[in-house]
Amino acid sequence: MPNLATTLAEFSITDLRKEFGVTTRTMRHYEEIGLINPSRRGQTRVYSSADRTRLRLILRGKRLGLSLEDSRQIIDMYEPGKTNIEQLNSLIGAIRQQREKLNQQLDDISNLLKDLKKAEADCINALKTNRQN
Amino acid sequence: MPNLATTLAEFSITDLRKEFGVTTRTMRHYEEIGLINPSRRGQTRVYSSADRTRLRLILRGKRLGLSLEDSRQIIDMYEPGKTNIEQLNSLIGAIRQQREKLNQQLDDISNLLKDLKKAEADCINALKTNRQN
DNA sequence: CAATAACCTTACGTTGACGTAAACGTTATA
DNA sequence: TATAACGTTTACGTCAACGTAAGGTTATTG
Repeated sequence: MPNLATTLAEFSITDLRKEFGVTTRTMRHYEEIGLINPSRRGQTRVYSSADRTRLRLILRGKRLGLSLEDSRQIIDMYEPGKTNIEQLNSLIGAIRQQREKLNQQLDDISNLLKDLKKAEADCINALKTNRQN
Repeated sequence: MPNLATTLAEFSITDLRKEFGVTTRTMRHYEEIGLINPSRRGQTRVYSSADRTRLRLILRGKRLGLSLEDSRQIIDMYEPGKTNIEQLNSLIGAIRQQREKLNQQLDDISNLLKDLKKAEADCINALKTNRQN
């Protein structure tokens, strides 16, 4: 589990935009919907390494096809302070759901990879055949 | 590679909707954008097993976070008749791109699964601790 | 010191992937 | 025979996830 508050560092919006290949609009959007909460120096956003980690997790989620709300849920799992037993149980439920979905994805991916490998082989074969004409 | 024309069978829109848990609107939408092309008996759509397979592939793509356009690309890879060398080469390129993306996903998933396992363990631990109070 | 760059807010626009409603035609069954 | 149950088209609505101006402030640099 990545710790959301590890090193002490500061990043500008441009730093992170360059590092992760997103637009500033995207980063402000994530803030608008409360996914990241950078502090401010005057009006200017100052991102901590915790913020950076959150962004990293959001983008990983996106690569997996998660919605931002899904990612919010998952990221919330990383935060402590869920002392309430009911909350803990519902959290475990959510975690298991996400894990099930991910296992389904693993299955899908391995199947799709198989298909693509075969497709590639077929292509290469067709090229060879073509060359013989 | 699944063959897109295997068994001879017919399905109504409701058959497939029930089997795959989608709405008829969704299926008509896939037809609107040319992802599936069922034949007609009068006005009524008649789906073949090839159509059914295409739907299955589309939905697998969706689970992986692919757009419908991505899925179209991949499904097109399954069709033969790409005799043109240029097409074959561009197809191989596309296949390799998709494979790279999928390998990235595999990596992401295994990391996320690790995180979630740890999160679950932490929760269970917290519950135990709580019980001792 | 002027200009360029980097930051900001507000707000309307866009795209993908359907949802939803209206209005209608066939077929099965009670 | 009427009333579901299934099928159809057309068309506007919606929601997420940003894109894209427009217009303004602050910081740096030639």
